[in-house]
Amino acid sequence: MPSSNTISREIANILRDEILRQRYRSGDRLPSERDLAARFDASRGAVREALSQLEQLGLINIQPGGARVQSVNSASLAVLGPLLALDDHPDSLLVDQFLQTFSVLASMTAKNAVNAASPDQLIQLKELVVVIERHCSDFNNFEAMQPLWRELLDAMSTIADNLVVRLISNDLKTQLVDQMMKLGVRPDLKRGSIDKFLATLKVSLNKQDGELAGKAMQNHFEEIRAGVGEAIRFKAGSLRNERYGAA
Amino acid sequence: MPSSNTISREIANILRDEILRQRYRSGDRLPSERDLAARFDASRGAVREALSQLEQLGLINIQPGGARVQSVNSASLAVLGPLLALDDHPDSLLVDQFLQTFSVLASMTAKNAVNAASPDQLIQLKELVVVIERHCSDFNNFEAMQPLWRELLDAMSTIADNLVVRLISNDLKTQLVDQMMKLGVRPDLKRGSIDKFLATLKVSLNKQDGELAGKAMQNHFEEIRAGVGEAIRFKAGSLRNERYGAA
DNA sequence: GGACCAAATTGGTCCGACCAATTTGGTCCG
DNA sequence: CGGACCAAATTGGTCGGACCAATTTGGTCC
Repeated sequence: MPSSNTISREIANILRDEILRQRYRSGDRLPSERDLAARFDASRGAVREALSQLEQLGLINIQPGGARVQSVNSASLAVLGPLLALDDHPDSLLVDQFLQTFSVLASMTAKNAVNAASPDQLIQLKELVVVIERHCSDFNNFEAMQPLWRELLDAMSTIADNLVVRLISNDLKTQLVDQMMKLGVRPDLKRGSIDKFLATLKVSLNKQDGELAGKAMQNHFEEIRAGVGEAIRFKAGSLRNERYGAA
Repeated sequence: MPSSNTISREIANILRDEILRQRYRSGDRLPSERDLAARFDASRGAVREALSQLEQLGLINIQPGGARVQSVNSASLAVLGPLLALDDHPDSLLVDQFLQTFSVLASMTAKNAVNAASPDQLIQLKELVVVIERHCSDFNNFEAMQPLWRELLDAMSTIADNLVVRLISNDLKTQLVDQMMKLGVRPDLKRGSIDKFLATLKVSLNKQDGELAGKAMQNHFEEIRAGVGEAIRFKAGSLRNERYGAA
């Protein structure tokens, strides 16, 4: 979404990743703007724009005398995407934490959405669930299903209309799910579990029982979480084998 | 925390608030960098740094041909603080959404913290609770209590050690709580309710029952939420009276 | 009314310069 | 040897002017 390939963005991205990779550690002083400009063969202005962005991310603290690297723990949520995208072996702990967090937020959203939905919106949600059910039984293609799931979550998010959650999602959603799919990490969910989730969701929609919808969502994410954990451990294992095998 | 009073930051802050106040609406084209430079009597470089920050916030989209304002709904979480700090009459809906969101995250944190705590950490948490209990019975001074509550939450957050939640908190915590206190919005909590919460918390710590701690935290925030809603409505009422009275 | 083209506008980048604050390094004194 | 102190070098903050490529704009022509 940040779109254009400006030099300042490139510099910012490179430095961001280097900081996240701990090439510069917390408390370290970044090279001077003039040195960075020389390193990237760019003007000081471009470097300053890049640093300006990194400061907005909470990754560095610019002060007369030098820019200092800050702890990742004190950065903005927007670094999470880049942080997970660093390597081709996703940090399983971080992914787990993300899923757990996303789980409670999605659960809350589902609950509020179902409770607050108008009759029309309830119908809309039901139709979405039906579509997903059909495509799900046709073929278990995770990639193809993804847009539908996202559509359902988006619809719920729109109905629940919680700006805070929406902003959080902005900094998470796209980057992470896409990233995980790119890495080929996908949970191996039992068909029965998905069906059960969808069924419960339909019941909650029919009874307009937000509490039930929230519970169902939470359970569903709990299973995704377990599945993803499994998938990552497996992938890590095969990666290790590849590397050791090549060496 | 962004510290220094640079011109570019000032410009960024002014433009940010103007965008959040809808002086520039979503889709609108921002004045050109040269015009903005003239308006703020600054150099183009300073303006560019400011715009660079606003783009990082997700508030604008810079492209050759002009910078366009984006919907607040698609911005970064970091705009929430400034958004709530805009006026002296906090948006009750937004505050409510924030508290609800914070509630589920705090609940999750409490649950995980209690479950994952080492014996030493359990003792530490218990001591914190005891301290709070004492100060709470001495005098019901909300402002004075605030640091203690925050210490407790911080301790739990550290123990739970969920980076995602931590990053979210970075973009929320300080700004919002401080802001609400500055505006004199404080919930009118029943003494009994707080005592009950602390008691339940102690039980959960003794039994190392994370589930219980999470429940207690959720209940507590539910009451805060109700209390804050009340306080804001009251404040809005008196504000309205002041204004109408003066006119 | 729509297609088309040229001029004006706009963002992206660079260079060189100056100031104020910090950092640095050396000196001097106890 | 160690600490206080001072001057020079470094660093960030800001400015002005300049050039390019891409977009936008406005008028012309069919």
